Amino acid sequence: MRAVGLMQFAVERGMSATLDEVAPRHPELRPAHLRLFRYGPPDGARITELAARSGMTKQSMHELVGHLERHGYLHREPDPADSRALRVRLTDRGDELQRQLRAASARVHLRWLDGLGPERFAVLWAALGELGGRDDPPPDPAALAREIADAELPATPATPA
Amino acid sequence: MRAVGLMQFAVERGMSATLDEVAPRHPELRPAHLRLFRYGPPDGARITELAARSGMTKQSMHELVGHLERHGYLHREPDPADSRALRVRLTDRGDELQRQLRAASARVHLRWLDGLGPERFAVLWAALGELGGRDDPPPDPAALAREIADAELPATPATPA
DNA sequence: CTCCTCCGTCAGGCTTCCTGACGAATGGAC
DNA sequence: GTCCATTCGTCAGGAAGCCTGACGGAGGAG
Repeated sequence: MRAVGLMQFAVERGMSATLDEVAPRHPELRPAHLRLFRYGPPDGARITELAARSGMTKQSMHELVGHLERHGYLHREPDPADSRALRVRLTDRGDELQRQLRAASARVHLRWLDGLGPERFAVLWAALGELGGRDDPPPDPAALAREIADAELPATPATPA
Repeated sequence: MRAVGLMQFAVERGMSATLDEVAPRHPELRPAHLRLFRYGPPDGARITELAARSGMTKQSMHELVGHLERHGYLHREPDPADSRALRVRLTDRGDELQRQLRAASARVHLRWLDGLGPERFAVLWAALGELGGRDDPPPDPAALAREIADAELPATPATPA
């Protein structure tokens, strides 16, 4: 076993853990749809933009968006500034899905952080950034915990009195 | 970006680097075929065994093996001990492909080791093993270098006089 | 107005998996 | 020795996830 193979096992575990947490509430979500949410919220973006940042063709993204639209997660609305373009809008259900996804990935992240300890996790994070050609700062654990708590609430983001 | 997402970028880089190194000489090799070689050499194994250790159905493995057979990388031969079963045998070309694959993954491994340095790489390796639920010892760099050198030779493993 | 570019979409195809069903061979129960 | 459940590889069909090519409609520069 070499480094790439070993890393694949870890990725597979993290991916399926994330999907498994969301699956009971959103069984229509297929693995490929995660790419829609991997680079920030898709709300307000055009199909072409989403395709470009996910590294796929607009035809393929068209199918993914169509599936999510058929299942009530989003709808397409015309762009007032460019009548060729359509903007993706998350419905309430889509927003709920997005929060669930973020919470699930935060849970996995915190589980890994807890399992490795802060020092080793910091080394892992920096190494992955270098190997993956990215320079993201590690997210704040407190912020992740807040996201997890927020996802428990069904709808309104306003704090109860 | 969370840990799983970050790790995916690194995996994608490592995977495509491995495939790109082999592609010029073996353009018929599709990404899915890597799973055949990920758990040791497939030589002598049965379809059902290969499917089980790759975590897929025997029907799916049947297609992958069929593709490699059509392109001359292997053939099926009857198992003398069980006339229901067939054993996969690598041809000379298949053996050459296998050595190329091992060399390519060794090159990526050494590149990562060199980029991170021994200490950080050791932490990365141990962390990935824990997160992936595996306990593989890190391969010896000298052995990897030897594999890379061996893959340069076209056929005979005998050392020239 | 003309032409080139970009938008989303339709059509068709390939790859990579799946489930279901089948004939042939195995091997244990009796 | 004869059943019979199990296992072997395989065929058939289909879903998912990507691709290329082509198109009509709209934008924008000249």
